[in-house]
Amino acid sequence: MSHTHESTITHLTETEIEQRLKQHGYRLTGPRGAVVEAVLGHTRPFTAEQLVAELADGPEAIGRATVYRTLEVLASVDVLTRIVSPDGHPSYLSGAPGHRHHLLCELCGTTVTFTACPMTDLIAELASDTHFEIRDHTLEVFGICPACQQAGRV
Amino acid sequence: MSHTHESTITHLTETEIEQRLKQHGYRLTGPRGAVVEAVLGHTRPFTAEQLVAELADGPEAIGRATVYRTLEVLASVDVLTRIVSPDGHPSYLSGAPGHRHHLLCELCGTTVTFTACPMTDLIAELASDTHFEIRDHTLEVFGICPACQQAGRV
DNA sequence: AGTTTATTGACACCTGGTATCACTAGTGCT
DNA sequence: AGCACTAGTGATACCAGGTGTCAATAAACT
Repeated sequence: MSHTHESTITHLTETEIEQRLKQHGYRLTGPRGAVVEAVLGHTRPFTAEQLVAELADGPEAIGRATVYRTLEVLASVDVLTRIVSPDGHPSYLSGAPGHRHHLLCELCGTTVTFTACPMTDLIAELASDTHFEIRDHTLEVFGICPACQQAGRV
Repeated sequence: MSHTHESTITHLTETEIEQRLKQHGYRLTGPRGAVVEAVLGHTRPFTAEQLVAELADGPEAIGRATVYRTLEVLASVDVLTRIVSPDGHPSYLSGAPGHRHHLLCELCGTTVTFTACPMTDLIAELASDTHFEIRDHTLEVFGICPACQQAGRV
């Protein structure tokens, strides 16, 4: 059996998310609902601009600023995780952050979330060697998923 | 004794760097020399825009595009490493990449390079669990260095 | 010296994201 | 239900960081 503890992303429903927003003192508005719905429509990582585009077409025509603000809110409420790829482009994943890392397919975006973090020992060691107070780390893994390998998209 | 194998960054001289550029088929131009010199002046991480600003003042007035292009060239020739912080802002470190990771002070930029990478086992495990072909990973550590802690800048 | 080709830099442009601010609409109160 | 209060909205302008274009320039090779 594996030690990676792959985790299925806990899939929240729209109402659960809206509950959570309320609990944190956020209002439940039309535009916000539309953003939540759009976010739930994605199982793969998406960028803020993608969402802006989708929602600009939609019936409600949500503004750019609102989309960005809502993404921030959703991330702060643990409905979304924001990750940054090595080339510096941020994208969002639905699912709570917490201590989690991701394995992403560079071609199709398929994402596997895992909770095993090999950093604990290293961090302790670095801290005792350097006397840094360690606060954060990045760790994301990139590769090609089996489907893309088979499809010869490599 | 530590297992982190902290490494001093191999400091190349200007001529060594220019040798290396030549070996890779790049020409040795005035502006390029100026960028190299400016890069060597930094022991801490710096951004492309910082360098642009520095060099705009200088006697030679190097253009923005040239600075960006040269940084790319220097990174491709292993004179610089480009790292991206969790907030998505890229910066450059002088020193070859290779398999290296960094511990950066969030306040003053002091950087410790280490070669111990705890990823090897995890990668093998992830690969066998998911059948991804793993190609890349990010791993950078952030914290507060002892000097900044003492200075109470925390 | 002359030719070739990489390199330069001014400039316009682009993308992703943020600040402003008058307006709108949830929410709680009565 | 009506009202007041404040969070939230979105148009717009703006910003930073970075890229594409292209005529002019300068290495390098003969």
